[in-house]
Amino acid sequence: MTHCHTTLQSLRQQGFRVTPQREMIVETLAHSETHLSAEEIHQRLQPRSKTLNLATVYRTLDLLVEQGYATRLVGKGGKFLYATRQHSRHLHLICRKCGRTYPADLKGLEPFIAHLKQTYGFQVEVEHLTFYGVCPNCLQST
Amino acid sequence: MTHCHTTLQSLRQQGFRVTPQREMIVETLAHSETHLSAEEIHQRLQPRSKTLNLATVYRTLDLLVEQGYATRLVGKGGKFLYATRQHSRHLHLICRKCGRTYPADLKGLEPFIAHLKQTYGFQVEVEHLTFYGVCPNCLQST
DNA sequence: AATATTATCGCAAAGTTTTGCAATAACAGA
DNA sequence: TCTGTTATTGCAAAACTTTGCGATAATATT
Ligand SMILES: [Mn+2]
Ligand SMILES: [Mn+2]
Ligand SMILES: [Zn+2]
Ligand SMILES: [Zn+2]
Repeated sequence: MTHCHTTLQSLRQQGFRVTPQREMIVETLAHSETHLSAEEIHQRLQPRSKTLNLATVYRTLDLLVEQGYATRLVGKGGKFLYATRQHSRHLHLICRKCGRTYPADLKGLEPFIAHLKQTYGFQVEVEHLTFYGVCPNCLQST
Repeated sequence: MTHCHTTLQSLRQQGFRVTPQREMIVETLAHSETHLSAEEIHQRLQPRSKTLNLATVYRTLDLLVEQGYATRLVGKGGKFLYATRQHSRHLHLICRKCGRTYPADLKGLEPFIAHLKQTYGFQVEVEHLTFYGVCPNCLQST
């Protein structure tokens, strides 16, 4: 059973309706290797559905993020990008200077996450964490 | 010497021009206890300058974030909020369900940040980190 | 103080994301 | 399978953010 099917089933169990639009959007995001913008998802689905509206894409992505099935990150230029949780656990290191995203390992962070849960009762989403900073290239070229 | 003065001086040293608009905006952000949107900053400055343009506020905030003097975060509803680094070091825990922001202590995270620097050469901005997840209230009421 | 250079500004337009509303379709129950 | 309820959709408008361009003003130089 693929990831998109489990997501759709879970949504249905939570009382949300599974529409063709949601199916297409979830599938597209789940099968993508990279982060996608709402516009990109909409374009990729154009051949399959001429009537799918961009607002529906945004609303579905909001739902997925809200329910924890996807993550929203801020790409270069302030545009939002989305990714599924399917995407194996990793850390994003995003450079403030050049905007590039570097994947990194979460190893070593777990104790701190556990501490936050104990101290504040807050359950951190660890699947797609993002840290901002300056990358090796840009550190050098300053 | 207040924080806004040092920021303006540093900007000048970096070759950026210090304009009345930039002075006002930096001052407003530095003196604010809370995170502000571009629109809020613009409104607060309306009495002082009738002609200050919202686009200038956005461009100045972009500059401040790019140069590391401010942080941009995504508020509820997808609107951007800004804060200075003045704002003492802390972690933001933002709840996916209710959108509330909880401040938390960074204590215990330093070793991991150091590890990222060693392993990837990436210098994480630790002044205003944000983790997403689910807050105690919302965990309970599920 | 006057001048030259060019970064920054205001404005208007474009691009991106959210929202209100009436029509539609998903799904629970008969 | 048919019916009723209401969550979801498409569309259009609003809200938010970025960008191009000519005019202006900040800084360096004389
Ligand atoms: Mn990723
Ligand atoms: Mn803060
Ligand atoms: Zn970089
Ligand atoms: Zn919450």
